[in-house]
Amino acid sequence: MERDQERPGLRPIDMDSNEPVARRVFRELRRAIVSMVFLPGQALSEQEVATQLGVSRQPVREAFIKLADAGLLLIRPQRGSFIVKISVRQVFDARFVREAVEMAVVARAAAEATPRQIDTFRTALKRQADAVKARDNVRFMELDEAFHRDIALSVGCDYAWRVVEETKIQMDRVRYLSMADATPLGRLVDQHTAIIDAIAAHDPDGAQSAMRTHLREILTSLPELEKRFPALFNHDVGDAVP
Amino acid sequence: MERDQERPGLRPIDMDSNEPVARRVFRELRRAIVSMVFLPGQALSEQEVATQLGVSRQPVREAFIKLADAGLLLIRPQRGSFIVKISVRQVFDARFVREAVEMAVVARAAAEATPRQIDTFRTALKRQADAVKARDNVRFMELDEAFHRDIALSVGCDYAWRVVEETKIQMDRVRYLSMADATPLGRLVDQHTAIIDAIAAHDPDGAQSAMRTHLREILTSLPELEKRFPALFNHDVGDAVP
DNA sequence: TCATGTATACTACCATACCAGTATGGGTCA
DNA sequence: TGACCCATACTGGTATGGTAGTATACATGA
Repeated sequence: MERDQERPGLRPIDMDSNEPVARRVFRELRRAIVSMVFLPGQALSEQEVATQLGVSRQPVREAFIKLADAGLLLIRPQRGSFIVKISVRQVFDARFVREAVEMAVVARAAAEATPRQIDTFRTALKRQADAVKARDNVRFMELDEAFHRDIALSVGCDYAWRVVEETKIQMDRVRYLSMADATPLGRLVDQHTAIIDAIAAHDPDGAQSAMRTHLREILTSLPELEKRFPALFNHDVGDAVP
Repeated sequence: MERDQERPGLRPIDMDSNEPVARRVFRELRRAIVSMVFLPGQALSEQEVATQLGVSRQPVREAFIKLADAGLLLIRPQRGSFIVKISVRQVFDARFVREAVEMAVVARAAAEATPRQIDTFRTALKRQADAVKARDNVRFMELDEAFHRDIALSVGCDYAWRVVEETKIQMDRVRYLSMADATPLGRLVDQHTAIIDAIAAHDPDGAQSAMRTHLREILTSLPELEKRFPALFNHDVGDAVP
């Protein structure tokens, strides 16, 4: 029964742009949801968001629909829209798909990567290690994302990466929560290194198993997070985005 | 410079339903596009579709946006919306992702499937063989879709199947084109049988390679189709949905 | 004949208005 | 006191109006 907290949390929309307003609203809302500005379970009103951002309801509505497709928002007609709680089941499902796709990608990378591309990957690993040393978690998350993306793009798997991007949204809030902790980032860099080593050795099987190990890392922190932040999680037995 | 052909091709929207109009419009348009009622390259206007279906422009617009996300429609602001041509590149990319996901699914199925589920699959195989005997291609396509879906759902891979569904849209128009031909449907049933045999033998590797072989079948007919229907294909060197 | 400027008829995007359905809170009555 | 009813204030879904930008046909001129 809490009152409005006077905590808009939404950055104003850049008006000097010819990019469609709806897309900018979508990006801003997604950012706010993934970074926990809007908490799971919280209601979000088209009208309210429109007023806060200084736009009409129309583009906000389009953004809402896209967020619902992405599984971040539950639109209940004539009732309201709500930030969906984190579902362990959905995180598992997303991770399953991501693992399948990225394993196929690294197998291709191991088969096709050029020495020049491998050099680029090794440079990226160095940057990641630097970020870890500097304890710059936000920077590391950006580099991590770029690392996976660049592997995919290097072998022309643009569409596969797009699928991964859509899929990993379900995992991003978990990553955000675990970022605050002193996650063992060094281990992640080691895992990345193992992946690149296998790619450099043109060893598809090795690259696949290294990637699998890496992507299962998220499972380790999930139970603890669920215990620490029970209000953010959906504990239903069976669910999905209806 | 062709005139309106007086070929609406759109079935009227069922008005006695409380399902959102926008969703029904989306489904109808997707059906029309995938079944080549609207040809690749053809322009589609919000206003025109709204008039034909007897609804307002608003739900049509929402359907357009979803079609654009699905990669079936290209919205060019202030210019118009166009059915995207079939892109060999996109078909390849979609097939790559689909193969990755479905291989992971069958591996799980081979590990977890119960005798009862395997019986169900064998029954499905019989029905497929019957459809082939009856030369009922449409029926076979439905059974084929259900076959892949049921394998995924049987091991709880609901989300993975959703991803496959979104991905395979790019391949559906190709399937529609090849359906008209006397495609060797019997071979597809054989491949399905091989998949189930491996699942029944609890042989993940065998199931994976059987699934891979099966999903690469589409590649065989693609070059010929591109030659026969050049106008339906996009021959650009590099592209994607912008 | 051909290049160029311009009027016009589109387009999708955004804003606004209206509608049907739902949650809620307060008042009424048993 | 408690169960019920209804007014009210929301919600999202749909319809419609207005605007900026683009393509095209056509007139104009060299």
